[in-house]
Amino acid sequence: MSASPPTTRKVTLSDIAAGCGVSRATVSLVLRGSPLVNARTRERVEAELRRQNYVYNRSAANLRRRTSSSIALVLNDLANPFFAEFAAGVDEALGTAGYVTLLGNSGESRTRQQAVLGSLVEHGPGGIILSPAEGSTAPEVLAAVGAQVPLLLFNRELEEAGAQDAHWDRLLLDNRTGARLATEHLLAQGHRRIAFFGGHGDSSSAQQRYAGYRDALRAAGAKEAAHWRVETAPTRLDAARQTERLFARAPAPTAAVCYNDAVALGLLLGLHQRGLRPGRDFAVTGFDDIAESAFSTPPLTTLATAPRERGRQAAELLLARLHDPQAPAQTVVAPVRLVVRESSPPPSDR
Amino acid sequence: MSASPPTTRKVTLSDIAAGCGVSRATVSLVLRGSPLVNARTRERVEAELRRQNYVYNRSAANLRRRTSSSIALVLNDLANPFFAEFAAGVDEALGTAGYVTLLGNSGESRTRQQAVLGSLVEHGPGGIILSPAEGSTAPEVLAAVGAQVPLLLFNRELEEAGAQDAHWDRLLLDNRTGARLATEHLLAQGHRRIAFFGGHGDSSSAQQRYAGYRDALRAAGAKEAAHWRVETAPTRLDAARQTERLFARAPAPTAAVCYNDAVALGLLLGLHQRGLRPGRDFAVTGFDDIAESAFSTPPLTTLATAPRERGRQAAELLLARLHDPQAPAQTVVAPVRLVVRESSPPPSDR
DNA sequence: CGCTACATTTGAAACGATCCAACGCCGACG
DNA sequence: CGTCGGCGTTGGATCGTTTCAAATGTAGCG
Repeated sequence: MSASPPTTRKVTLSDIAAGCGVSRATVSLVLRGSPLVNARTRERVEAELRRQNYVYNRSAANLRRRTSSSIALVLNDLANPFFAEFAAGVDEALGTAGYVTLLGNSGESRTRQQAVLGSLVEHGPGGIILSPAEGSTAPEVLAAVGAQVPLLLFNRELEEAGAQDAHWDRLLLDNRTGARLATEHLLAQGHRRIAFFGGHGDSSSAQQRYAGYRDALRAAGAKEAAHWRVETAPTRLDAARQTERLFARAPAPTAAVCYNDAVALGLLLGLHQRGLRPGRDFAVTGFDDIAESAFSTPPLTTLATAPRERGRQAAELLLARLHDPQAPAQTVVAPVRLVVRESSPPPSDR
Repeated sequence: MSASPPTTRKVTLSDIAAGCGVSRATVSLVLRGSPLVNARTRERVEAELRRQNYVYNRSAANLRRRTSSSIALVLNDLANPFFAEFAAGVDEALGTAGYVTLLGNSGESRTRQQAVLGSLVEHGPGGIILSPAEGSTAPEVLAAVGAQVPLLLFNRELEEAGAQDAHWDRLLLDNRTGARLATEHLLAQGHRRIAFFGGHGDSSSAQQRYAGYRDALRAAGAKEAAHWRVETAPTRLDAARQTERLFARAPAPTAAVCYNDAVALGLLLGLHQRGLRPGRDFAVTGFDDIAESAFSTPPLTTLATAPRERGRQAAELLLARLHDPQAPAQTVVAPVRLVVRESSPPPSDR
């Protein structure tokens, strides 16, 4: 038998063709399952494919066909379990549709995001799913991706969008309704002095959640106090640190709607440190329902966003757009579901 | 001015060349920063590139140059924060080296892993970083990736490896030493009845950690009891459920080395439910140092594995391999670091 | 037997970039 | 005046696949 040459070249269509005495065209037809080829020929070719251990070169095919079989996924924080779940959902749905995921992580850095987008676009993805870094503007994103490749925005809006927002689709969470539900739940429990805790005022999701909170308060005729709106970084650590600001002035709140679960978990910690017992002396709600929230002490009342399902949905929206590039841009607002656990009891001082 | 045609074609090298009256070859030279081209020509070409909003087609270039600018990353559980961090580290290092990450998630399913590997390989990645699904065998993985493309195994070994293990590099965690350190820490705290809790006996990492635990016990002359080795699924929920088995027979342990943090957190929960106060009546250690462990009640003594750093390291090992394909296969065992927190006090019954 | 119809197969031109050998030009040198 | 060397530039082949018009072969039919 012939020894394989020192540098094992990749085996191509031509090798197969030569190996069983047909033309490249025929082999190509076999590969693509065309009904044109004779059954016997097909078998010979398929045997040869196996024998030579052929692997299809999809890039070459994509080049010729002017198609793409990849989708870029660019996230603002892959290390965050919420986005990790989302990515898993995206990859799952793309995989079953025969696409491959090009991953990029901006880590909330706009400049890194630009670099990542630029580099991914050079690989010619069929579309892009982007959860933008905080503060990203429409012009900069459009400059990086161009107007040609379909873009699906997840989770956040772009700033300075102007009239350009017709150029992309959006999948957003129903932040406003979610925060309203949480607030209504606390109101129903009997709370009247309810704070809104955490998040940055200039992030669109924080604004929306804050708006939902105010909707509920206003509808119930409840008041707000200025020191009941405390901004923090959306991290556990900063939330724990800022806890005291809720109690800086009287009257102190008896409950808090938190920007997200990380902040809520931090608040639990901060309350503990002040000698308060969250779930008994003080009610707390979160947002996201990260895995941890079911196991915290006390387990956290929060809003489930089903990130994996969102990921699948995002992928499907984008694939639908690839299928019909001319359809008008759409915005889908995904519902969120209130999950009541033990962190949101009625007020204790009644 | 000329209206753009209805279907806006992608702009190519030839468009640029035609647009400023040079040949494609010259434009290519400009793109690749060759010193051969005249400064004035270069400027004209660069202006035209900007004017037409050219974007480089890296796949075409890769086809011609027989190179690759992507690396496949296939994980057994992307939704797990440990692997999400790892992925972020990989992507970061690959990105700065000019590579793009092709993501795949097997979700611990071997068949899905085979499908994912197959599909990714068709895109011609320069190499593969694989954290295999549990139970993956060397033959099946080799069949999917072929022997041509460099493979780096992370976190787990392949089964039925035989002599083939010379074909890939490995980056592993020092499981054995880590578990030994945890056990030694508990011994130093004065514990003598120490359990090993959680994990599946047939997973290589569980075996290694169990071995480290036994190393420490034996060195200290401490005994093991059969019911102190409790197997669980590596999840919080199952760990909580199985807690009682630790106390099924006397003598009960006063401390437990857990397979990982998820299991340890579940054990904390299970202990609570039995009326025990972990961190006071019972000592617990974990493994991984996931974000949550610093904030649990009590904060968890555990082994930090620095997943993001591991991700960067994996990427760099693979890139080094690309650079020198002939170098002998290497195995790197990454150290882990004991982080002592409040979950591992001395025994209370002394 | 000549002709059409049909079933297969194929040659060659793409896709968008790279690369190499060759070319034109110009001043210098013998 | 002829030719040599360098500098910039370029034509055309090439990477591995697809595609389409055209070629080939085979059979049926009048």
